[in-house]
Amino acid sequence: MKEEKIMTNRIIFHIDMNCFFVSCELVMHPEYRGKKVAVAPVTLDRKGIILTASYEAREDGVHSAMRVADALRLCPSLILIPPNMNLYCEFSKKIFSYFSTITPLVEPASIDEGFLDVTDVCDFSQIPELAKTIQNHLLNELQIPCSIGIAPNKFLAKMGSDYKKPLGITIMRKREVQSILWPLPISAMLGVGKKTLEVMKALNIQTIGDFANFKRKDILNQTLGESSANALLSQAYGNGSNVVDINRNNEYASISNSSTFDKDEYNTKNMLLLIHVLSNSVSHRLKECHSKATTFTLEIRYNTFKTITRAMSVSVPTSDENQMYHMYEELFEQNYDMDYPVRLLGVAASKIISCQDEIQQITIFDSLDTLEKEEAIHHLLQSINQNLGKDTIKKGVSQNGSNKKGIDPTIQQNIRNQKKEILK
DNA sequence: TCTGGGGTCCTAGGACCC
DNA sequence: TCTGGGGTCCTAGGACCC
Repeated sequence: MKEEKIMTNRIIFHIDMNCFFVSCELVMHPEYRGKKVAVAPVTLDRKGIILTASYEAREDGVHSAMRVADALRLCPSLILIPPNMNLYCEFSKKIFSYFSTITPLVEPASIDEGFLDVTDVCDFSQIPELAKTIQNHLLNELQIPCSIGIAPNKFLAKMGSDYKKPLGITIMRKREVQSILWPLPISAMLGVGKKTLEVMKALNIQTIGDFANFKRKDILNQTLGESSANALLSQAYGNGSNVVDINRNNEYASISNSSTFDKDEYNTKNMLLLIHVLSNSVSHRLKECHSKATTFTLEIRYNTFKTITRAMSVSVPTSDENQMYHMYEELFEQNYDMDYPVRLLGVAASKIISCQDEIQQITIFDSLDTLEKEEAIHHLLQSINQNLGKDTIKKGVSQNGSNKKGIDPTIQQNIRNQKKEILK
């Protein structure tokens, strides 16, 4: 389990925009205010699902992730607006830029929500006033409603912002966990999704309080896994990290694109065509953020919904579109089971490094002093001599991989590559 | 209700090395 | 030469979130 960082007595705000995409659209289309509106691709095929619905539409049972056709059945007067991600990104930037005027300690959690550590900018008694100020500012200046949860840690703050929507402000003190958190249905708890909910139901756990007081710890460990069970239990008692990570989301861990065919696809040419388009898009996005990657993953979802992922890694990071396409093509040809038509194809790039870092890595080997360079090469040669016929390069990598200077693993990889070059 | 697309994190298991 | 335990890295799959 990940070690939970705790600092002493922080005041954390979790600020969550209320039906964000719809709120942005209503700024552009005030004529839709008060109406049953949803943001969704305007299509009735199987790709059309509701991304966000206005509260008016929700009254009719329309909710996100629902198929458009089903939503229209429930709510025939539903106004559909096609998504405009550029617009939402613009609003998001304005919102986060406003947050940064409150405190430098801002952790973006997604396009429309973030954590603020306001410990150093407000007194305990000023908390409600600050929350109201933020809420009013976003509503009056940007016309974006939000809910705010205030707590000593991120988990409780998030539960707090969920507690009352829209335009809620909820303070979740640790001592109120039993009175506010425990009566909530277990499905409302962060980290409890569809599968976990099934387990909880089978154990007759209805509320967060039921879960917190569930006596058979052994059964929880068995069904949820020990570390998940421990993490969830700890949260049910109101614990959680209170460290607002300002570097979060600054860099992507992976970049991916996937697409579902309108109908089950049987033609491999069309599949490769889609892989080409997706691959080019990921390559383009990598280049846009001045990054390269070393691991490339292909995802194939068959019409049976059976999904496989197959990955390939290279030692030298790349964002080259031809190289990337050829890797995805190879993965496809090696792994595609022609007996089944395909529903979805996806490609991803991970182990991402920025080109800036790559330049740094190249210079790090150069920056080692002569003794260190000699030592590294000596170890490598030694291992080659000892292991003729074995995977010598890997052994050399492993020996020199541990790095007392604490260099980033990707940087280490680059140093290894350079050593290989030297030994050629 | 036959189930999108973009992400993150976790875990099991295998390969390899010491 | 054989054997074993522990550590690390990687891949594949799954759960979850918005």
